[in-house]
Amino acid sequence: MTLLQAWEGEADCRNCTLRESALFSSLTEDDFAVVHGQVEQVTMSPGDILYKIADPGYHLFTVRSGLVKLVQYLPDGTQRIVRLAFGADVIGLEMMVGEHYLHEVVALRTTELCRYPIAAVNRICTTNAALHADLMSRWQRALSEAEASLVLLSTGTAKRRMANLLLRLLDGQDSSECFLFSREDVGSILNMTVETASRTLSEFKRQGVIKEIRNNHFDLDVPAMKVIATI
Amino acid sequence: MTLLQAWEGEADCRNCTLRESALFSSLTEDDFAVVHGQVEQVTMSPGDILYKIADPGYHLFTVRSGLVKLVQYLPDGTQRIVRLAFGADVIGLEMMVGEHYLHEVVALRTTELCRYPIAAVNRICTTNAALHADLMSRWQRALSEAEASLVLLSTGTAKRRMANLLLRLLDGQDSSECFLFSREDVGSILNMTVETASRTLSEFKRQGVIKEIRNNHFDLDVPAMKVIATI
DNA sequence: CGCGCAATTGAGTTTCGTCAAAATCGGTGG
DNA sequence: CCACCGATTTTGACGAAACTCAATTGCGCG
Repeated sequence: MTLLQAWEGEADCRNCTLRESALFSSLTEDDFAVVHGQVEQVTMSPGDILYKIADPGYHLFTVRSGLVKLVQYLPDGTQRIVRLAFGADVIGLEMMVGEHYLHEVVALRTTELCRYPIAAVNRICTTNAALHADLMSRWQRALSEAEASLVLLSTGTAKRRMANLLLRLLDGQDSSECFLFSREDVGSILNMTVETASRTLSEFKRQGVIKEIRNNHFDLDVPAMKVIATI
Repeated sequence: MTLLQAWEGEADCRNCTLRESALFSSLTEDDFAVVHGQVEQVTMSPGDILYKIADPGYHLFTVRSGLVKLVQYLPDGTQRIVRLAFGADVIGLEMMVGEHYLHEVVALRTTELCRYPIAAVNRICTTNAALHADLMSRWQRALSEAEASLVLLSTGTAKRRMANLLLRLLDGQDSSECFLFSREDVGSILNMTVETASRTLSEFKRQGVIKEIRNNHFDLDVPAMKVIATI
């Protein structure tokens, strides 16, 4: 299934709730006018594929709400989730400097995105230093994310990695609740089998450091979890 | 030891062997004249530290020869190598958009670098679109590297990860020789103990897929190694 | 030559993966 | 509303892989 929900047409950028943090937050009114008409909104359901590896494409995306996974494949076909994107994360940046997308992007929840044409971004980029700076920040953010994944989610025991994932998925700054996805995806992020993922969560429940409020929705004992994350 | 070998003074950029692939390869003569006087060469011995995490700094670096590791630390103090840099890799890019370095950078072999002032790069960046594009490519390259590390060096069994590391360290395109560093650093890249690293290499020797030519210098049976890397 | 550090090897334990079975969930249709 | 189905999740038993601790070997260097 590469088909998405229908494009929802022109976006209302001026009233965008992400206006401050989204790409283009630093544009002048003139520059903004150039892209504005070319921005479109996309809505994805869980499991929908935004694009695949090596797809040609002409768009950048900003995640408005929801959560997507960025997947790469090993030579033998097993998949590995290399990044999660949410908040105001930008995905598809590699198209600014290359010919193809480098990931497969799949929605893990209902997800809304904005779609920008690369050509327009590139055009503005040549004259607008602020956008340039903004793009560099986005790149650095993606890089920091990838490295954090490496350090937090790929180092240590299964329990430790799981604790770091749960902490990272906390809804807000001072929330203690988080929403988890399938065990298979958990395994693909943390480099473990679905059985180990399941067993680890069960043990957390038994220890009382997580409580399942409703399906796949957990309430964490954050301090305890932070301890586990550093053992 | 944060002390480096003495700065070796002004670089001879015009005759640089990396001229084509180094940062600034796309500069005009005028722009080039601006930075030229500000570029300096650095030489590091194995174990020397270029900079530490959270160090303030005003420089980007290009690796001219040798090999450095980029290290991050877990809350409990254990270290993890998040990237290796060599060839014409640029390090310290995060200083273009932030206040501090995000890694500790340590030489694994005798290493030569060029040092550019961030301020000069930023200045040229505002007028020179080619440099802009070049910088974005560097960022994307670093990101691809980080993700390749995740997929190749952090997925699968110890043997598989080791095989991928050895293949990645091959001297040249069609060389079968590679130079390895300490078992502790190997363990820090592949997320395994020094004992497992040592045992894995010993098994490779017994199987005949690697031969130790001289200390830590191996000749690989590349096809066999590629098979191991995909099992 | 001997010292110190890194690397290797061995033995025992823990963790994790594999395979298989049972339980749970979500959706569908009677 | 409930029974049934497939898919996902959980649990159990076993074996393989990797870690820990400890002892030994090998290497570089004074």
